[in-house]
Amino acid sequence: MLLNMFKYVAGTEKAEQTRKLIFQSALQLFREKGFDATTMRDIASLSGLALGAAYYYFPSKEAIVQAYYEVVQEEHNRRVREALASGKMNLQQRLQFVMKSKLDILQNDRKLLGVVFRYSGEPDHPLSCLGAATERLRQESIEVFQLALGDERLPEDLRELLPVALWALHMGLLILFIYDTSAGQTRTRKLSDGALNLTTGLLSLAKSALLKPIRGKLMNLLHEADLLPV
Amino acid sequence: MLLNMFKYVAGTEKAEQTRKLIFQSALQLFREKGFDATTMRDIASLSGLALGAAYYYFPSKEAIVQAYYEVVQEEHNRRVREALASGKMNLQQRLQFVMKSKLDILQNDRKLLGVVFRYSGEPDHPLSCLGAATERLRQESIEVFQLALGDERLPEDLRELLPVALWALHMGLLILFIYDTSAGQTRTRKLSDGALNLTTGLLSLAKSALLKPIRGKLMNLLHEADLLPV
DNA sequence: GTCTATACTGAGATAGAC
DNA sequence: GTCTATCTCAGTATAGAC
Repeated sequence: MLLNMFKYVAGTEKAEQTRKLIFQSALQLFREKGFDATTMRDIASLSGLALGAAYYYFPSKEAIVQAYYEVVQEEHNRRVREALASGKMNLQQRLQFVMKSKLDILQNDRKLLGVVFRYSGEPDHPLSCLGAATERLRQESIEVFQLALGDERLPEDLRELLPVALWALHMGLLILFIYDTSAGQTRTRKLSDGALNLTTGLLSLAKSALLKPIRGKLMNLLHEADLLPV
Repeated sequence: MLLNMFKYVAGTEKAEQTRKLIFQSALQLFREKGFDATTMRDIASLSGLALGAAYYYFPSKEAIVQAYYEVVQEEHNRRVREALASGKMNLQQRLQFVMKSKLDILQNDRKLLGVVFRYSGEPDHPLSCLGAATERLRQESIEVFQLALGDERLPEDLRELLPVALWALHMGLLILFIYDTSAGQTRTRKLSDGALNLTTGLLSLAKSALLKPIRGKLMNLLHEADLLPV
């Protein structure tokens, strides 16, 4: 598990262990006391290390959350690939699985997830979830949806549009997930399933010739706004 | 101009003046140096006051940005009402005006706008733009879209859906607006116009009986997710 | 390259005097 | 309502041990 974010590059085996230790201590404290109430000194202390050690591995407290999200992303990728391997699901089931598994992974860390959005309005911030610095992570996230589309027979434009659109839907659902106070966040889970049911339903409609011109308009619009990969 | 956010309630005339002074100093510094680079000490100093005075009127630095957004909201409301008064615009033009005027107002303060999104992932934070504490402001924002719909002949469900949907679109456009590096943010402006053109175009389609069941499904979904006003 | 120990700065925020 | 003093904590700096 290589977490070479920012300046840090994994060195010796021992360093890797220390980094993991700090990471785990931080997670434990975040879960117990919340992100803001946890200080870097707490984290270092619980790890049995000096403050400098924590900053040696992570440039900021937020960077630890980012590293956490990196691990989440990896786990999500793994679960989706494993589930797709059986080849027994139809499109709707595959998409629902992608969304559900993501929510499952994040279920107990919804408060931590909030920190991921903290710099979403600041383009130049290294931790902006929409910024240049997190491009790779974002691409990986979009790729998972592409994977779930598989070799489904789709018009070229929809094949281009869907992964990004699904990723955007997924970001929106994550926000709702954070705010969702229903038990087990069933409200968000139902919405996710329903939205994807509707999506695949609309897909057959969208493929009809009747809607081709509207699709064209939409694609033009999004391309001009630079919202789709070139 | 009454800005009685949080604990603060306008008292004497003099207090009102002091509050305005602090607010203006803060805005000036935010624009010159950016939000993070500006300290509360800077703001107090420029106002010729002690640090404590600044905190007497604003519980936090972010609260000043929130007050700014309150002013923006008021101005937006004013401009839209004024423009609608003539009664010469069709639906598409009215919606485009609402969006355009909002972007106009915020044009030179895009960096400040980013701060508004900072706590969007933290439900309990008083400054979360989606949280309970900002409910009133959010309702006012949605109302402006309702206003622009006017007495347009629309099915009941769409009349319920559209204001919230348009507000959500507007939030998304604001994020893009922040990230938009094109001159005068024409990219976002074109997207806004295009999206609303498409919306009004789709509206006639959506009204057809063919799509009634899908609309019903969507409304059910959103109601169950508690995303529409009861 | 990995880490300790310690001290220091800067800034958000608060308490209590006036 | 305003000021002064103080607190806390993120983050930096440095010097050195191994």
